[in-house]
Amino acid sequence: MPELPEVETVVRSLRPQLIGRTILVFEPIWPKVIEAVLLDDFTAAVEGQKIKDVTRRGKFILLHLDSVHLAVHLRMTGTLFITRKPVTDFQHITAVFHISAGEKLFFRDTRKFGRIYLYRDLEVLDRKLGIEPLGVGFTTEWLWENLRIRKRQMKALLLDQTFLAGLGNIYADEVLWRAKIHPLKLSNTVSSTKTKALHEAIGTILTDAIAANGTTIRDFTFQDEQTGGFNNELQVFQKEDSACPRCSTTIRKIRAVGRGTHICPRCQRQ
DNA sequence: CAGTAATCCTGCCCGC
DNA sequence: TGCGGGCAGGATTACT
Ligand SMILES: [Zn+2]
Repeated sequence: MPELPEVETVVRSLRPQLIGRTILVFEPIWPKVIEAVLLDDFTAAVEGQKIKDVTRRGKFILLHLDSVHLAVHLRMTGTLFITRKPVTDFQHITAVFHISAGEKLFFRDTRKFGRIYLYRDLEVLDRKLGIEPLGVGFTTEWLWENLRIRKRQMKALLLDQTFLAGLGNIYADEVLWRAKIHPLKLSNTVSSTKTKALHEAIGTILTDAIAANGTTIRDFTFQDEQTGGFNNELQVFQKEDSACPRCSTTIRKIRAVGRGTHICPRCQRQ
């Protein structure tokens, strides 16, 4: 499940390989990969355009072209990669960008939830997304004020991309455990001490995960099948039935906010 | 406003 | 062994 650290890892890997290249041909293997734009319009808008930069916003990979922007969302099982090796199994390839210098950029996605969006004005996407957790505006004060004025279950709020852009199921569980907050705790009842701890947890865990090239739970790879190194540093995610690293209580897997959720029942009280 | 559930899609796990 | 049913999961949408 690519979240902010995994997407950042992909962007850092692709940026030097893509900047300055031109998209020659767009090949939609599975046309529904294009969202909210007619395929012909998409193809016409993209072909012949030069890639000026590759950046990240939330969990989106942004390809900045001459006159439009592409936003790629990997969802659960998507991977975006360049390879010179011949690809023979196209069962899970949803799109191919043929770029200059004979290279090909592949979008592979077993679950087919991933999408490519076209934006003429990036502001439209930017407005929909919440604050960047590693941006300068994300402070303890900002978090305190914004938890206080809402009455939301904490895990739901952390997963809400219009509130905070970038966390998914793995890192939401990890930061809540680190800050000792129960996932169903209402945001307006979180103490200032725990708000401070949560802010610290988000910054530290995301930064460490990026440094480790992310977490590979299932399909996540970058740069020719390399996997993330943060798996070894997970404390609670998929650790049900093992001991809490902090207090040795057995980690439990519960259902919260409609998703599998891992908690220490002792460290994280409601 | 907040929460729940259906939707999309397919590999995988479980039970018989 | 093989088959079928059901589940998981990010984001959006429709309800309550
Ligand atoms: Zn504990």
